[in-house]
Amino acid sequence: MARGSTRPTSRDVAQAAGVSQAAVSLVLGDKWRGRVSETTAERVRDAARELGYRPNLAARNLRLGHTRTVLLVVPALTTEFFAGVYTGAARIAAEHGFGTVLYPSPEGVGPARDPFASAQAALDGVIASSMAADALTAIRGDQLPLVMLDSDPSGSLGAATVNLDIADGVRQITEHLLTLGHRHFLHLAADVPSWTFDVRARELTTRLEAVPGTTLRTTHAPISIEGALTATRTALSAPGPHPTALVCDDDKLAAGAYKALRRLGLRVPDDISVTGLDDLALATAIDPELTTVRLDAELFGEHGMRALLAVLEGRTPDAGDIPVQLVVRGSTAPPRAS
Amino acid sequence: MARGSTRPTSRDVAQAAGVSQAAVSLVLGDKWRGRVSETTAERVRDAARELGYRPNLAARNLRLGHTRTVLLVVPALTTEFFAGVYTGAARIAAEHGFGTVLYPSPEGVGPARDPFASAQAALDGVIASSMAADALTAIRGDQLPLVMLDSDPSGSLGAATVNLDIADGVRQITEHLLTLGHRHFLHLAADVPSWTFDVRARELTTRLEAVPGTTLRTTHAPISIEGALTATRTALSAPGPHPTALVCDDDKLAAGAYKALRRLGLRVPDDISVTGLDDLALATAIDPELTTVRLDAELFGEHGMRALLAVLEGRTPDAGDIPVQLVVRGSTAPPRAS
DNA sequence: CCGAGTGAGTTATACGTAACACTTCACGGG
DNA sequence: CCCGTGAAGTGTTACGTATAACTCACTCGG
Repeated sequence: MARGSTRPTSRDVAQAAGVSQAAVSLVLGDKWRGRVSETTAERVRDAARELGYRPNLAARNLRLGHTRTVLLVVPALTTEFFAGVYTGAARIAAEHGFGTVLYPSPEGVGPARDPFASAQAALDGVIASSMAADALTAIRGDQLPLVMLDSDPSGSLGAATVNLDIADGVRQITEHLLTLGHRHFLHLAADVPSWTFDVRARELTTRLEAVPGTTLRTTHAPISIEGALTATRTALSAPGPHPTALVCDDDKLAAGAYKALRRLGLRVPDDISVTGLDDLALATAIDPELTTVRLDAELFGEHGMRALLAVLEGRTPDAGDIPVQLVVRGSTAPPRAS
Repeated sequence: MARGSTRPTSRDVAQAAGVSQAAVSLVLGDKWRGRVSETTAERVRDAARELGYRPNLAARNLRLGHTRTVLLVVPALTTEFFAGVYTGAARIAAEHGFGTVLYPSPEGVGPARDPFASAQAALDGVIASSMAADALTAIRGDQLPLVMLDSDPSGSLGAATVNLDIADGVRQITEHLLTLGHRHFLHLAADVPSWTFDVRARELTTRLEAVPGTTLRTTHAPISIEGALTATRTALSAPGPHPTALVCDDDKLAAGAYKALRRLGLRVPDDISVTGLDDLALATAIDPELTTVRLDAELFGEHGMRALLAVLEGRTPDAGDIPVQLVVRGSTAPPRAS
């Protein structure tokens, strides 16, 4: 917990295992073929695990004179295209034991700064999305300062959290639809275990329970246009009161729902209203333009970084969720008189 | 040029300036207030510039025990949302003298690997998109192995290039439209100076010049839905033979064009055929689905990395452009009999 | 019985930097 | 005349790792 106790070094491991530092280096570097006995190697590995030893990358890189790390410079991160480029490059790099680091020319920071300043080494702290929770086990291995994005404040192991006020966004959507006169809802939920999606479901449910005469059906789909398409189609053909409002967990799901509705011969918003969440470029590309909740991603990033800086300086990060805003467009309208 | 001559160290600078290594460290670290004379400091800076000295980050990090670098873990890079998060975070970090490095849990690489393995340090090489050319001046400062993506093979200063066969893609589009019977074309071009866009214009022009009776008009727009909208509207209201085919430089422009056409009361593909380029998710989200050329971004990334690995190992990278493929969807049809 | 060979380690060093502690010199006040 | 002081540096060390070179048994074939 205390950042004061410095990380264990290979010498600490050596002492714990009763061998020399060189032996530790040999064992952990897999260079001990005929140099160290199996039993000693095992003892070293145990000690390393025990102490939670992680080699100091700066020292290793200095010693070796290279880093097996590669930089990918891309114009910006806003395109799915370069996201794919990165994925492919990272895969091959990983297969060759190389790491990959991204340097997106930041759009708002002016001309590209020196990329190498960004690519220093190791880490002083971490900002992590709750959707990348699988990577967190490794992160907790070191005791790095950590900030979680959109994560359960009570379940983040003491890490600071920075959250968008998703609950309020869902509240705004629900209110908007209720005001328009809708009573029968279908919730197209993301098939991803994450606190940020749990919040949506919880908020929608509790709000509708307070209004007599409403119904709520829920269907789950992977976050993709195809996933949303099939899930929506199935859900709408189920028996029961026909939904007049389709609340989607995000814009991408809404885009998929559009396609499903089109194939079913339903018109948006005449036959059914649709809402999204995110306000991606996609939201205004589809027809009719999507009523959704605008999440200010950049602001989110800024708050996350500010929180991390606070942690690094020993201060307590500012609390308080980041406000979001309903954007009403053409995909919502009063239900037709039934 | 030769990678063999190792990079200059602070000691080399010291020798060139006739001072001790410590003095160099003081001067370059801006810690020489009353410790070194102005004239000596100047001499040191000159020597450093002369030799092209860049401090070894690994050594510095090892010495200082920290890196002023922060990691952002995101679920994937495929969302515009997290692109924004990164941008905001990077801006604030930069303002505080921190670098930022991205570790996207790679979708195709299985569960998140140890993020710290990816965040090593410094660089052995660089892969750069031609659209990020402004960052390249800094890159050329060091003599790092460099691979350029989608860049003019003859103008890349000897760096290896890996290109998608965009020319062939445009050829396929043009052929497709000509076969359908189109003769009057409008080219919605990206307002971005880059070789990859020049190729599109050149290919389209030369192909159409070979077919008597065709016309080609060109209009430029920034790559955004709004930009495409206004540009398309203006271009279509110009006098002359009315275009029956709208060739867009990428899918995003095509999405913008859709909106413009809708407002002008033109139906796709009945009144006008539209083509894109990229095959983003967007292409199948809009209605009708877009005829476009599929660029395999991951494959592109893989080739880029392979090329870089080849350079690093002293081999010559494989030549040859990466094939692309026309995907015919609902946005293209024969022109109506005029 | 002796030297070569091998298994199992250890010792020592270097990577490039930052910073602490030290030296040298000139000057000026008492 | 001498000591204190400040400017202008320099010598040295440590950061944590990987590895070349070395040591010290112990075995075994001739």
